[in-house]
Amino acid sequence: MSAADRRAQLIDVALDVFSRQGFRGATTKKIAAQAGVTEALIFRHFPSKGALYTAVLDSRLASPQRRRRHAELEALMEHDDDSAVFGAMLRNICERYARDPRFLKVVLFAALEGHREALAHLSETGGGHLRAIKSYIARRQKIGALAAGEPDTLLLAINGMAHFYGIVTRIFEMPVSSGSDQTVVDFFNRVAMNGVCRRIPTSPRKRATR
Amino acid sequence: MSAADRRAQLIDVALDVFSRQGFRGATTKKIAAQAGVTEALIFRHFPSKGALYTAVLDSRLASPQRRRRHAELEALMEHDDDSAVFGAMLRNICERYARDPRFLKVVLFAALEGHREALAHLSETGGGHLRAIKSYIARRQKIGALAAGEPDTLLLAINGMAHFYGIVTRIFEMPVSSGSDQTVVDFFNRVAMNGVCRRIPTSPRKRATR
DNA sequence: GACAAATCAGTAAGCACTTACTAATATACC
DNA sequence: GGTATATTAGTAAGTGCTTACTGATTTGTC
Repeated sequence: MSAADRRAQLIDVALDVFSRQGFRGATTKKIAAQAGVTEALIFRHFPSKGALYTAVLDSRLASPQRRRRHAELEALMEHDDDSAVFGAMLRNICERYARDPRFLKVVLFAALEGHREALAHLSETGGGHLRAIKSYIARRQKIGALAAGEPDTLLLAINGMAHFYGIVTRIFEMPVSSGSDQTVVDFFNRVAMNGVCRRIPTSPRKRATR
Repeated sequence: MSAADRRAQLIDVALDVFSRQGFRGATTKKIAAQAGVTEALIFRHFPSKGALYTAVLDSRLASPQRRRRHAELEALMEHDDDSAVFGAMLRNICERYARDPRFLKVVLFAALEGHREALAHLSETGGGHLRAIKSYIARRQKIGALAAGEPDTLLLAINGMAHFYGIVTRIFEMPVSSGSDQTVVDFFNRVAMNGVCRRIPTSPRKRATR
C-alpha cells in the first residue's frame, strides 16, 4: 500500500479506536491490530501516538462542509428569520452527531481527559462561528424580537437541546423513543420558538412558580 | 487512622483522581500518592481497582437528597403545575452539576469508556424517576396542556438545556457569560414554557421555516 | 539493484497487584 | 495488674505483564 493510503487508513482506524477507548485506552497495539499491520509501522508514519491523535483531529476539523454550513447560516441571519436560523443550527448539530459520532466522541474524550492542546485547536475553529451567532441574537433582542437575557444563555438553551440529544443517542447510544432526526429537530425548533406550554382553560390548581 | 476513616478518605481521593483522569488514567499509584499512603494499602481496603471504582459510584448514588428531590417533584406533578415541575427539574439538574461536578465527570467518563456495569447501576437508580415524569408529560399532553410529541423528545429538549449548561460550565469548565445558576434556570424555564420568540410587527422578510 | 514499505526483535518504563514483613494496639488469662 | 496472644494499620520490595517506542533487517516493485 502507498504511504499516503496507509496513513489515511491508520488515521481512520485510530479514530475508531480513540472514539471507543479514549486516548489512554487506545493502545498502539490495538490500533495496529485493527489496521492489520505491526505496531512498528504506526511509528514509521507518525512520530508518536500523540501525533497520530492530532492527525485524527486535524483530519476532521477543517472540512469544507463546515465552511458551507457556516455560510448558509450567515445568509439566514441576514434575513432576520429567527426560526430558520435556529432550525438550521439545530439541524447542523444533529447532523454532525449522526454523520460522525466517532469524531464527536473523541472530542468529548479530549475534553474530559484534559487534552488542552486538542481543545485549543477545536475552540479556534468554532469560535468565530459562535461569535457571529451571538451578535445576531443580541441584535434581535435589541429590537424586541427575541426574549431578553444573556445571548450566551439563550444559545446554550437552544443548542443544549440538540447537543444533549446527540450525546444521549449517538455518543451513549441510549435508546430513546423519538422519531427521526428531522422530527426531533422540528420539535426542538418549535420548543425554542414557542415553548411547550399550550394555555388551556383548566388552570393549575395551586402554586404559581415556587 | 481507623479503617472506616481510611476507606472513606480513599474513596474521596479516588473520586477526585477518577474524575480528572478517568478509570484508565487514574493509576493506583496516583491515588495512593494523593492519599499519602502506599499503593499496597489501597488493596488492603479494596480487592481491586475496579472495586474501588464501584465503591466511589455507590458512595454518591444512594443519597437521601436524591430521594427527597424525587418526592418533591412527585408532589408538584400532582398539582399539574407544568412550570413548577419543569422549573424543579431544571433546578435539580443544575444543582447536581454545581454541587458535585467530580461525580458527574466520573459518570460521563464511565459512559464514554463503556463501563457497562457502572452504567447499569446508574440507570437502575434513575430509571423509575424518569418514567414517572414521562407519564406526567403524556397525561398533560392528552388534555392539551403541553405540546404534542414524544414525551421522550420533550423531556430531552428541556433537560438538555440544563445538562448541556452543566456540562459546558462544570465539566468542561468553559467560561460563559451567563448570570447565576438561578438566573439561568429561570431563563431555561421560561424558554421551555414559552420559547424565545417575541412576536413583533416587523415580520421576517423572507422564508418561513425552510 | 535501488528504494520504499513493512517487519522482527527488542527496551525501559509503567501497570495492577502480591508477598513478606513490622510496629502499635487491643484482648485474654492468671 | 502484668504478660502472652491476637489483631489492626501500614509498608518495602517485588511479580509478571503491558505500554510507547526503536534500530536492524526483510520484503516487494519498478
